[in-house]
Amino acid sequence: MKEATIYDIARHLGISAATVSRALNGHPGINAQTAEKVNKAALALGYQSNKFASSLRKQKSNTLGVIVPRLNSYVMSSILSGMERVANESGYNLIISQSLELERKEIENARTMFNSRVDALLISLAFDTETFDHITPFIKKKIPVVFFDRVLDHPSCTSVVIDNFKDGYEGTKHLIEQGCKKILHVTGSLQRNVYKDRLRGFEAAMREYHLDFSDENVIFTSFDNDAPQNVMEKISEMTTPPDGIFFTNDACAAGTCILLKKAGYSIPGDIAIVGFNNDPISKVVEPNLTTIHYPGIEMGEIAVQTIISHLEGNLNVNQGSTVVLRSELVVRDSSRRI
Amino acid sequence: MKEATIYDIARHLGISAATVSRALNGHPGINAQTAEKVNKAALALGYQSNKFASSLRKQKSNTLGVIVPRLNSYVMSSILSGMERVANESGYNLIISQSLELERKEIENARTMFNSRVDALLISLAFDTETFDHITPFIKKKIPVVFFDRVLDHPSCTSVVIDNFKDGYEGTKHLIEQGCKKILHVTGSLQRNVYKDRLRGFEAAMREYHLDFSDENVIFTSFDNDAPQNVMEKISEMTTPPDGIFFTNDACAAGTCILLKKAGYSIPGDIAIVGFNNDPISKVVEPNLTTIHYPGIEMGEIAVQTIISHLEGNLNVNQGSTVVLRSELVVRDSSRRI
DNA sequence: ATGAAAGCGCTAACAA
DNA sequence: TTGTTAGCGCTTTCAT
Repeated sequence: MKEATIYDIARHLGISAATVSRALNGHPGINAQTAEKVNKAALALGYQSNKFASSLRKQKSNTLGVIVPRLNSYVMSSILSGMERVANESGYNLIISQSLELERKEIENARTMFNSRVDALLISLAFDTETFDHITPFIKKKIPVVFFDRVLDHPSCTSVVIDNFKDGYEGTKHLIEQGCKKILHVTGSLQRNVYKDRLRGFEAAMREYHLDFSDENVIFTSFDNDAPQNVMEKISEMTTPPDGIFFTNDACAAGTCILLKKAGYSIPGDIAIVGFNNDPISKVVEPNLTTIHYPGIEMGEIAVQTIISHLEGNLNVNQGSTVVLRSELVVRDSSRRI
Repeated sequence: MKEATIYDIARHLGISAATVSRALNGHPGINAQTAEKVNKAALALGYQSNKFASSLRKQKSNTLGVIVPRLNSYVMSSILSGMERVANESGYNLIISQSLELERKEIENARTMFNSRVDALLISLAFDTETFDHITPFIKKKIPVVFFDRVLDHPSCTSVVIDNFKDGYEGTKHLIEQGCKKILHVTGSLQRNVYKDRLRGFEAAMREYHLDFSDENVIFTSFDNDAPQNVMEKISEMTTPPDGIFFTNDACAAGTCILLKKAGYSIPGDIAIVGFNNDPISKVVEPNLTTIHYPGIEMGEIAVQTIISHLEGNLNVNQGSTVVLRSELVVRDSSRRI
């Protein structure tokens, strides 16, 4: 059975294909009755618009490309969920791919997105991405690019982020206020703003309160499954253990928390702990984790809204601007000493 | 700047567009030197193949459509991660959309996928989906459909699942072996095989061991955020509390576990608990949750592999067949009494 | 091994 | 308000 085309509808009704096309697309200046007839006929013939033809003609795919480090993390899947909801509502499709934290794969994915002619690109960078070259083709071709979460400062790209410096600062300040003197910061690649800025916030708070701050205070990890184990080893190598730890990831914080308790530390008594993300896991581990609430769903929604309003010409957000979402400290028992 | 097309390359080299197209696609029977020249010129001109034109002509999009209930759940994001990896490796794009557990939205999404001319559809059903009508168009048009996780038995669709009956049976049997007599089963919509089969397994074990089984033993929930609270209320309304609970979802199990402890129950002493999925949360809640390991990533990989080999004509898997992945009971402290 | 030519289905500029 | 017409860029049949 051949697919019905607008020509079939046109022939069927004795009108032109152009009129059919216009009617189907709700063009203004088309006779209401004609429109009605066309829609009926379309239904009767089981007509389905051919996106390829339309995209080829319009040079527009109604598809947004999304590149994330991983699909299956709490924050990322929340962001994607928000993105999908808004995109779907606005009639856009989402092509999603993951870099698995590898620059190599991120570059490859970007190329695929480019070839797939996505109308816009939404991207959160891999751990080790250094180059910007894979983004340049989009900019050159004026395809809007929005960075979210793990961003890069570029004059022609919008970013959607939280205030990582503030959060790093506040989490640390909170620990200090609870009486911690020797605080550890467990974080990811400084290549990425999220970790770099949180560390800057950490340092700022430490210095403000005249506490020792040096490389010794920072542990780097890739947040894989062995991360808690590795953190424990580093701690046991220290002459005096810390009395506070600020993790930039709840899952790692929770895992380490369990190991610390097993090793005989009381939490928050001996070591107070702060995590990051407000992952559901933070409300399950005992004691419940003090953490920074990360507005993932919202971030996804805003990122897509921004890019769509850009695509549709409502330039209420300038290129190169940054949207900073509200994030905040949620105090729970893992750090409450007073 | 205009995009370079195969015509530009053709003109540039004084050959025909047809030859360029063939060279670019690695057609057999093209002069090796010609091919080389073409590839060089393509690179030099910054040529990017136009997928719309190609898809329009070939009636094939190299895109797989995926519909899931939600993007942001542990199992689903794991499955999607596996799918993306394999699809990406094989040169396919993934268009992902979520039904948010609504049949209405699932139908809408299916239509979008259909119009987007996906080469195949991968779908896991919403809580309340009853109709099959939104799938029929794909079958009629011979677009392969693979169901995963929440499936539907249909002669022309492949399914990828775990043995939910077995898991329901084994989880229950385990509780019985630990001495439980009055066991509750907390589960989702019986519309869906995953819950229906687990319940059947539950019932089978209960009957096998001559324990009371009736509607009283089953609590239904949509597994939203209030689920643990609701379960607690149901329990407190009971004249005698249960001594074992089998949840078909770890997050809900963990949440309820916390509430139970707060209410003074000892776990597993008073109430033994088994969850489902082997969500990371199961290793954090105290006591650690006995659960059923769900091979999410693997399921995603297999589902996409199956569909791609189907698309490429390697029909090593028959239509209508079912792939059952290995899942298994993981015993931890939440149920260990002996 | 290569070329000529037709057409996939749609949209938009222009004309009426 | 509607129709005519010319492509969008690619693949493929048929011919050479």
